[in-house]
Amino acid sequence: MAIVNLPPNLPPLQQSSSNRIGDFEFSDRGTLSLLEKCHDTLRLKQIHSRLLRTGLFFHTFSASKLLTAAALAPSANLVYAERVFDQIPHPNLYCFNILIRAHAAGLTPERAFSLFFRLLYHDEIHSPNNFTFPFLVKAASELSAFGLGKALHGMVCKYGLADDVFILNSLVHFYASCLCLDLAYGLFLQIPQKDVVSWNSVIAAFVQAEQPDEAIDLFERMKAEGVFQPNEVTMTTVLTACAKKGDLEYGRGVCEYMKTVEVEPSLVLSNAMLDMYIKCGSLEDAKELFDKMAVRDSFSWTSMLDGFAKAGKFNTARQVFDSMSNRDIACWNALISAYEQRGHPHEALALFRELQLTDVKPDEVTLVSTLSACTQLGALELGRWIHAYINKQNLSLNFHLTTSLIDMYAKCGDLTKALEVFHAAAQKDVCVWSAMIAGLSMHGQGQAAVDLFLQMKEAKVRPNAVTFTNLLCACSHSGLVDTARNFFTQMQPIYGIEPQVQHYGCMVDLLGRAGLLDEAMDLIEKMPRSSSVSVWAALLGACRIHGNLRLGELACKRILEIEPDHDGAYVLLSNIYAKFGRWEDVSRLRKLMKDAGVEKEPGCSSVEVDGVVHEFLVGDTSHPFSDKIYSKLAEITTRLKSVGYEPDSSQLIQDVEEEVQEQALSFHSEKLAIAFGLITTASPMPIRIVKNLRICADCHSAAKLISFVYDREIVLRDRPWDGSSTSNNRVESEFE
DNA sequence: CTAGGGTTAG
Repeated sequence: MAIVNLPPNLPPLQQSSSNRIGDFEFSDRGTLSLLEKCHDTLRLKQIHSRLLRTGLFFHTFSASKLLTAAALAPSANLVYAERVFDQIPHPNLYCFNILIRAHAAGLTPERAFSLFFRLLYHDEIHSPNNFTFPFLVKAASELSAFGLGKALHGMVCKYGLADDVFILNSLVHFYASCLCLDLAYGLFLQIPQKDVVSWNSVIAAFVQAEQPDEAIDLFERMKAEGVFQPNEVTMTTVLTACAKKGDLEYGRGVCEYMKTVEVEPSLVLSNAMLDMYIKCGSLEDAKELFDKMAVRDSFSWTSMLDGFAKAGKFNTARQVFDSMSNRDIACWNALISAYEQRGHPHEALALFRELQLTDVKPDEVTLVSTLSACTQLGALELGRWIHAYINKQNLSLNFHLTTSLIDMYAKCGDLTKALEVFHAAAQKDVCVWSAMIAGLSMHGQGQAAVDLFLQMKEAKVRPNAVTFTNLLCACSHSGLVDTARNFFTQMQPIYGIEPQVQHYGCMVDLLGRAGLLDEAMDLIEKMPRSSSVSVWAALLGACRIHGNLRLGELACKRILEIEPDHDGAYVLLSNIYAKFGRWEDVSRLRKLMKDAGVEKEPGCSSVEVDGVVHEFLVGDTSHPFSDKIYSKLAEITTRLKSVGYEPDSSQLIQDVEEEVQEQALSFHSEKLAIAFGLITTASPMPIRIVKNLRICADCHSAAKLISFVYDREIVLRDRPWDGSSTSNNRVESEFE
């Protein structure tokens, strides 16, 4: 029998095994057994050619062996597997199933269906069997193709396979992956002979649907019925539920329970335990477990890294990160997102730049986090760059990315671009709509925001609590009092959303701005749960605008009862006193503040020039251009005065000489940033400022005048009334 | 000779 001719430059087939090509016995059986050990396409092709020469390929059984090896090898080349399949003279159902399975698990699940249609119209086979359906259903899950899965379910019934527990379990998983929890649960109840996988599937369905309580209830029911012993997968799923719930006590109980039922903690299970401990806030438990683990993989390391980073222990997190040998995108994301979410956007961007020097590719999670960091900094240039990068890499704009882009453009002051992204989005979920409503709102286009909400209704997208926060906020900024009252009263009865603190806050803000302070106060008293700082802060803000001392004092008192070191409350009340010229109260408040050890958070404004973010504090002289900035400021003051500008001293929190007052006001951080912007950029480039605190009324009016006098567009973003941070879910800040 | 359920980052 002839020896297979290996090209001379190829390495030997299996260096370490006894089946080396040299001493291999080329019986038919040997060739087939060789297939099982063969994982790369080149080797398979050699065996393929041998099978053709010996004629063995024309026995469907042997050919199907080759097909299996080609289709199911890790990192399988499905193009080759398809070619093998096409050459098989009489492929049987097994061959179809194998290739359908491979496609379902691969990168192109839709091909599983092309193959399925070939099967249905095949001359000899026609009918799928009990093996075919789980693969197809898996492919439908991967594609989140509800219609396809539903049709498969129908076919399952027609083929009389509706009591096959394997198929039904896969359908439970499918309905859950399409977020049809009711269908998934209903089907589970109908499974005649449930097994442990049925339970695991339905528990996982509730976990995926963010209903961990129900998942845990089901687990308890499973235990109580006592028919099936929970296995490793059950425990992994239940631990995920504990993690989502943040219930450390129950999670610990689950870990104890695992010992009693002798479920051995595998690597996956240990990782789930680690994740549970981290998510429930016990770094100690996590560390203890991590140290005990005999085997750790990138999941384990990333969980620990995530734990340290989320706890704000960035040095330790960075040490873990640096000590990891194989950094996949997940661990980069863990660190970047922690930086971004815990108020270190500069560090997040620095790490993103570091990532770009490696050959690890950013994914959509990376870009969402990075965009959010840009948003926080007002770094529009970098944000634009990331948008271009997404297009260049042909990354699909999913809901998360679309939302982040809209949020970034809107908050960085480019409403036109935000609208462009919004309208270009083929699919829009509730987050995308809500972000756009917030975007219009923060640019003062309240009526447009309301109109968009109505369009959203027409598009049959269900609003959530965030949508309403943004909508009410929009009404507030545009003074649409009646509209807001209507939406607010409709929330529960029509949309089934119980108004929460932030909705009351919006309403108080809205009524307060409109001067309806008593109605605002009524609303606060009618709140079902005890009022919060944010609601009183909204009222206090309104009291400052309308100079209501009595309610202002009350609001300040309430705020300090809940949060004694709330610097904003002191400052706002002090502004009201200053408005009335009651400087003795201003200094009394100042002393009170000092005695209570409360410090005013320093105001900080930033402006992006040529992709670099420059930051300024009040009276800051640290910038290299400092001299130029201050002479520009002097010039600005002169020019403003010539058009009738008068500094507004009620914005100060201490009584000082008039001249010093003016100076103190003119050195506010936002003015420094504007001056710097005027020096370093030219018309028609807009100047975009981001301020960490609420902008003061003096800077607000000054900025408007500067914009007019210097004929420059100035976009100024400041902090919203409730101090909420900027994030995708809470896009509620505003421009003024 | 084939099958279903599980762990990280938003």
